[in-house]
Amino acid sequence: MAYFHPSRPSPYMPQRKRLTLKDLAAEIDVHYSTVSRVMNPATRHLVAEDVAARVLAVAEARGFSPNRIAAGLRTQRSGLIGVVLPDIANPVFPPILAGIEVVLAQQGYVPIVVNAGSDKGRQRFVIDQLLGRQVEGLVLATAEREDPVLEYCLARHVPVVTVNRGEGSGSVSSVVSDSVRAMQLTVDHLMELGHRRIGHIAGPASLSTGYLRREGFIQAVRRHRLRRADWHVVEASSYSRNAGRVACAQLMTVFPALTAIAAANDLVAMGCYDYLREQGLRCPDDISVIGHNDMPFVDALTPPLTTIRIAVHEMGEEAARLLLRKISKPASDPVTVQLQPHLIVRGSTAAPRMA
Amino acid sequence: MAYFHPSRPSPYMPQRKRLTLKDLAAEIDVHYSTVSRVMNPATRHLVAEDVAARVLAVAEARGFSPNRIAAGLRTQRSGLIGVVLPDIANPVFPPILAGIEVVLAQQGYVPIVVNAGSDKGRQRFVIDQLLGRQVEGLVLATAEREDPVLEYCLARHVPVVTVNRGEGSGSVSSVVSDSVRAMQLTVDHLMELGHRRIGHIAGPASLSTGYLRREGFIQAVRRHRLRRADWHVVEASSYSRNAGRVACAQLMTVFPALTAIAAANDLVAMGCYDYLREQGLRCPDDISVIGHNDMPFVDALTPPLTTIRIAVHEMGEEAARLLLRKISKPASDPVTVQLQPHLIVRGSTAAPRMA
DNA sequence: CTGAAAGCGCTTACAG
DNA sequence: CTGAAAGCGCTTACAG
Repeated sequence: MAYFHPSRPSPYMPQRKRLTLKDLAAEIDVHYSTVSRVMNPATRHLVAEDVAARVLAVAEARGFSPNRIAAGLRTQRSGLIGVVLPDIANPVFPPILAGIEVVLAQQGYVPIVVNAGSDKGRQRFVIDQLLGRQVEGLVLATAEREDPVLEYCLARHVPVVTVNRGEGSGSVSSVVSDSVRAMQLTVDHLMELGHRRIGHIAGPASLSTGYLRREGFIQAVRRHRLRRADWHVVEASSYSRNAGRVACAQLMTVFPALTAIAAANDLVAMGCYDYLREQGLRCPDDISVIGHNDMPFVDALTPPLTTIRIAVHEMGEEAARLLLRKISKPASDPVTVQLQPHLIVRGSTAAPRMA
Repeated sequence: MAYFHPSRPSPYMPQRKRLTLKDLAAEIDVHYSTVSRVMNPATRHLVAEDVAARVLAVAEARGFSPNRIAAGLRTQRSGLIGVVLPDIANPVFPPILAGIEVVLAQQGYVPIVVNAGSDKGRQRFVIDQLLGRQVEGLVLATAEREDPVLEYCLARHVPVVTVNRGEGSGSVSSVVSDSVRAMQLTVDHLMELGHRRIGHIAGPASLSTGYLRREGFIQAVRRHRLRRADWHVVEASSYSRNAGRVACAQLMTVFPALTAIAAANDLVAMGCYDYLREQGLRCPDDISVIGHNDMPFVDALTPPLTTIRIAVHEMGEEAARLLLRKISKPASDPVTVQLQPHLIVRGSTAAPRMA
């Protein structure tokens, strides 16, 4: 296993040497510990007002700000949080990230974001790097229902929270959107429009979202007393447009009588659009399609996609809050926060054609 | 001005105390400087092979990795790069970020990403935070043609590179897509289809992209010898869908005879779609529209958007490379790297209706 | 090849 | 209210 090491110190001066407490202290003719006390608002009151004012003035003039790394070494708090993403190009993540960042910034923390893909070995490697950089906690958007990486973090006693996706054991805090409720909304909407033969393209069952949306779908169709022959589930190999296209083809083959498709997410729904268009079928005239997530710009598709809006920004905020709480109270129990999803009705769902 | 300070040390143990060189050394019964030499591949050869092997084995078993923060303090290299984004929700940035991260990771660096909006004061604040955290350099995606923040960075001798957007002075390295060339491609394409009355919705002139795409447009229509009455430019107030809609309305009012619109980016082009639809006009039948950037999923719009693809991921990679070079050779001159854009013809452009 | 020592820039008990 | 000192966890000249 490879550890990272800083390369040997550079033979040049990378930039004008940054000012230190000592430099400033020399200039003002006080001890540098006094400067330190002034620079920190929490200890500023320990210093005489006029001295503090002088220090502040010089600091401002010289553009001095204390070295947080050195401070972190001393205080054992880096102020760094690691954020591990499976794929930052997936449009769900940027707003989650933005939410995380806002809350962290309020507490003087800053995120280190890494794109780790979905390989567990790589994720673990990346987490080791992050730990080597003394992150105080981790937000994982990569969680699976059974996740060795999560266990690894637990074993190392790193504060962790999972975002968007949950895990099975209940031993780590999670912030997720309520998938079961979302599928209830989805199926209710479709039934209300008059659909009685409904297909679901599920996400991977290894992910909580894939698993729970499927469970929610099944619960919902049962609650509506649909006969077993009148609903069907097919699993997409991944949350992608192409996997959605493939799964849609499969679903239509095994269940040609369906009039509506509930897709596990918007990317999958876009794959359905692709397949239907290829087949010369029209949405919603021939088949209704409903997505999940309300990704940016799905309202600009033709037809505009009916979908489930999840509270992405809040999800990030809440995850950051939970993590910060865990960091300050390590004994606190893991909690799962479920955010409420909303149905957004647009043009891709309509009453089924009369048979 | 507020500086951030770590809060007082927590009264609890945030997690099982992390191992240090000394802990490990005690366990193996060697001096901790020996462990240090072994942990760093570059100095490992200084240690006897059998000792090194023993150290490595124990390190592996105990999951030890050295504290990069402490090392950074000693070596004066944090291994941190600040990345300042105007808005991470804009789909151009995630792939740029991914490109940056890949190259940084190869050199053992890690990015700290901050969403700074477009307010210059806030950007400066955020940069101060980043400098306090000892970032070794900055990638700015927030540059304007005349940018006080850039001057601030220059004055502080921080290695900086600008990505996606350039600046006017030529005193900092930039990686951008060739906007002038892109507009040449755009106008060529439209002319080839037979359009002879073309409008351009420009981006804000304060941004290099807005300015240069407009310049490129004007050069291109002149090269094609379009008379002054046969082209027109309107400036959108921002790179957004709504600003595009508003600007489109304005353009169509002042230049109702146009048959094609070259939009400064895809968001603006989507705003054109919105406006045309409102007016009952059809694209491309009544009006052709061409975008810029080739954002994800614009191929799924109706009609699929003809646009200019820019090399986003490479832009990020190249920016990181340039910055790393500047860090290792501070005296190196600023360079501007222009990446070549490509025309992607889809369904939103067609021959104009015969008048 | 290995150890002992100095020092990176801070914070914070401890004196005075 | 201010200073002097110790120490956070490393790296690396310097001895031996």
